Amino acid sequence: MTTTGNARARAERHEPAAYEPKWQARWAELRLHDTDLDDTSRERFYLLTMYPYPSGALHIGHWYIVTPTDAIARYKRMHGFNVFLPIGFDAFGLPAENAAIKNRINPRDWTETNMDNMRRQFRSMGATFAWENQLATCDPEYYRWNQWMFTKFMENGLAYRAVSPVDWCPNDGTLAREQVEGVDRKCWRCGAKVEKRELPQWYLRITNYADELLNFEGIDWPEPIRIMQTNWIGRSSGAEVVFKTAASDHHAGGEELRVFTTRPDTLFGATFMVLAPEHPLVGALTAPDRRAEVDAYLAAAAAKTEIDRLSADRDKTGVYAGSDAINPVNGARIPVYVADYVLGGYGTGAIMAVPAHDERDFAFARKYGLPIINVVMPRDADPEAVLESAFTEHTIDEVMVHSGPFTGRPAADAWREIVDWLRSEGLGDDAVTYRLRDWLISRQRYWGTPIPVIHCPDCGPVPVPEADLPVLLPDTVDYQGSGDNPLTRDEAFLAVDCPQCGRAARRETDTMDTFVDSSWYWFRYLAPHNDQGPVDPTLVEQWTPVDQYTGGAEHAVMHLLYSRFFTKAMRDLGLISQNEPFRRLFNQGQILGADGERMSKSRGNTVDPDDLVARHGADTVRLFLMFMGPWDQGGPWSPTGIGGVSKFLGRVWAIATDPHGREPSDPLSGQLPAGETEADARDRMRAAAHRTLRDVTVDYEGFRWNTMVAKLMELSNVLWRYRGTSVAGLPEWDEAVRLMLLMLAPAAPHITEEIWSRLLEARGEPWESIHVQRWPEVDERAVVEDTREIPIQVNGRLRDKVTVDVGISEIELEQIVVARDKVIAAIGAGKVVRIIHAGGKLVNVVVRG
RNA sequence: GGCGAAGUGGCGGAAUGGCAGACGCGGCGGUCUCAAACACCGCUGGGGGCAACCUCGUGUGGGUUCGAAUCCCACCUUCGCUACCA
Repeated sequence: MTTTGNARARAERHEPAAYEPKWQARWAELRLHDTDLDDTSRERFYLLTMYPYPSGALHIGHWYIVTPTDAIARYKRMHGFNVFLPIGFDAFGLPAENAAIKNRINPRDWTETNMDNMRRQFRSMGATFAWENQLATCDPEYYRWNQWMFTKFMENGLAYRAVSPVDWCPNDGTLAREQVEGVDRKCWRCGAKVEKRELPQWYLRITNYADELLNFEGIDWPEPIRIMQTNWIGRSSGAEVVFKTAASDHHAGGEELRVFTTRPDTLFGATFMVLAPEHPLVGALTAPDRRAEVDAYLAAAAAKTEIDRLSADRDKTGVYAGSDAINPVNGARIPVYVADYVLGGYGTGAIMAVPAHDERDFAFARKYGLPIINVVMPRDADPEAVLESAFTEHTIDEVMVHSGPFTGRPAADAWREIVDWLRSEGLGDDAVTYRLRDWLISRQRYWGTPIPVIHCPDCGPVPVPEADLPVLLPDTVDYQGSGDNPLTRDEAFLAVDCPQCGRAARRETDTMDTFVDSSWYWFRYLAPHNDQGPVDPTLVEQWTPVDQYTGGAEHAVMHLLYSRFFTKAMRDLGLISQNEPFRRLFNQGQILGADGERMSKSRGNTVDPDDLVARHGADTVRLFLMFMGPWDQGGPWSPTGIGGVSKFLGRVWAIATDPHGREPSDPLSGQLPAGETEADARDRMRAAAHRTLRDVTVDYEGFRWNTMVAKLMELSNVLWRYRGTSVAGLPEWDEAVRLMLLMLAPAAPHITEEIWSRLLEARGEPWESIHVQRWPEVDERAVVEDTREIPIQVNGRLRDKVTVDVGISEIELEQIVVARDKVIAAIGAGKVVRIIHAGGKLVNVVVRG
């Protein structure tokens, strides 16, 4: 039956609010997306997205991460995979504690309230999480195993306590080095200025795994993340060389002074030594008459780490200690300086300074009038030339000078030869140094996993025995309105007997960095309530490594590196057999505020997803976020354009629910396009649907959401044009509509489910969710075309187009091309040299003269 | 300073060696309406031309190629990360 002008009035308006909550409830009721982890009949797919911090409410950034991830899950299910998409909360951490202090409540209550709200919001986006497996890290059921693993780490030498200068945030307490951001050294979480303090703290020995962490074999991670981790680990290979201190009036000499260098070939050019201010020999080597000056310098250097280092005028400063060292290769006596451009924590904390071949040493030598001796020079250069800047080349084109027995050797070879010689003399050897430091996990906070250690006056730090775990965080704490750790005042918590000797002892009050929690949580998702161990070995074997991980790139050298370390350490403890946590990693970009700044409550540039959902519906918000641009790019938030997506879904709705409807204000509505037969139209609908299916499948596989949505818009535009015409409702129409809905289902799950159920009902068929349907197959025959339009270029410039049969031979095509008026005109007086056929896609006539 | 990513209409972006600007927003014109909103239809990179069409055009300058937004070299700009690592 054909409808007429008033069709629109009769068609039902598209009203997402009328069906979205209904389907969310229905899916939950049917447990449509709980994962049967023991189902071995289907291929498994572990899809993981970074769990959120329960800050109170989801913001649009969470949607930006989760929505496409959910679409991946749905898409994979349509391909028959048993998909596991868990969710949980990174529930320990400072904001809960701050809120607790401010509002005089328990952090646990604040956190629980927030998690409830965020669970509700996740449901409102239609995300298909495996809620049965959810976890929260503040649950003793979870953090118990942090503690258990910590004690195992202790037993295996992977956890230790040490006193060293640590980065200290006035709010967060100690920080790992990677949690200090920027030149001005701000805390990564609260932005406060970070200071240095000497404290006994707990470390995890990540450096044991430095070399293995440099190997990314077998994992498909974005290049930038691999580069960042590689740089962070910062492996340098060189040599360690043993200098000796020289005897002087105040000092007997003869002590070893080890240096690390990546340029052992320049050893003969060392004209002074530099110790870091923290170097243990500074005191002993300082001459009495230099003492005042050196002490002043040390004090200034210590202050400098706290003062703005940006103004760090790069200018090299230092002070002569009043002692000398002996260069082992030539016995030369060289002065020992103390300078803060040498870092205490890297290498040996001491360097041999070769001003001729190191820019920093050069600047220092210039400033303090120290000798500069060339030892590596270009072949033709004058060895006595006075350098204007450090000469740092050392390839095969350079040659050694002023280098004793090595003079004249190619610089590239001298490196090896000198190290070999040092080794044979017992004066040095190959050495490797890393920038990576051990991971400092102590935090002087309440709201975290208590470090399970008991300090005994006799036995020292003793791990809490397994049977006594978990060490529970006391629920009632007194903040006294201050930010310091209330555990240090909680006598009930503190007082404990030593598990070894039974005498009165005290508990450790530090808690763990929350990055410990996130370093293994994906293993726990598989068996969140397992009380036999941290992980279920069988499920871990079957389900990990994670097939696909999605989340932000800001964790490149923190979470993503710690997780790799934990996986390897857990492997070495015999808990798992995997080497790597995440097979494939995708870093989506960040949604910024409309002002281009990072979204934050304090800036007032956040976007409330609940509000958008109320106005446009969840599917529109999901699709709009996917349509914005490439997923790995992110960008400033701009709501202009959300109406376009809404309009698209409205058209999908109208096409599917009212195929015979016509647009009263379009005089051509209801008529086939001019010159098109019904048979043409039927072919075109099929071709469009199957071509879209072919292309959209590729987009889904590559997470190219924006082009995926664009192609579905194109398909809807084709169908829109045929709506109300004589081909609407024919089998080809129905097929195209069906394909469009299936392709759209992972991205816009509600509207497709609603339409799907209506279509089934209209046909008198029983309901079955669109989300358990199989992804359709492309019919290649539908995509094949009889004719094709070929662009014609003359000398690379577009001049004409011609429509020809697909099977036409190149010779026939050339005859047609050169006979075209526009081509003849473009050739003019020139001569056709050759004709390029670009794989049937284009013809280019090359003309000369 | 180092490492990484990116520069395409008014805007988000598409095209990764073959028709630049898909798709969408915005804008302009129109239909519907008493009117507005919604919806719908058409046009929309710059310049020239009544028009067919011509011409310029993907940060800048060179190069490779029959053909370059795409590959190579140099430079400029923006954004991330890093910051004396011997």
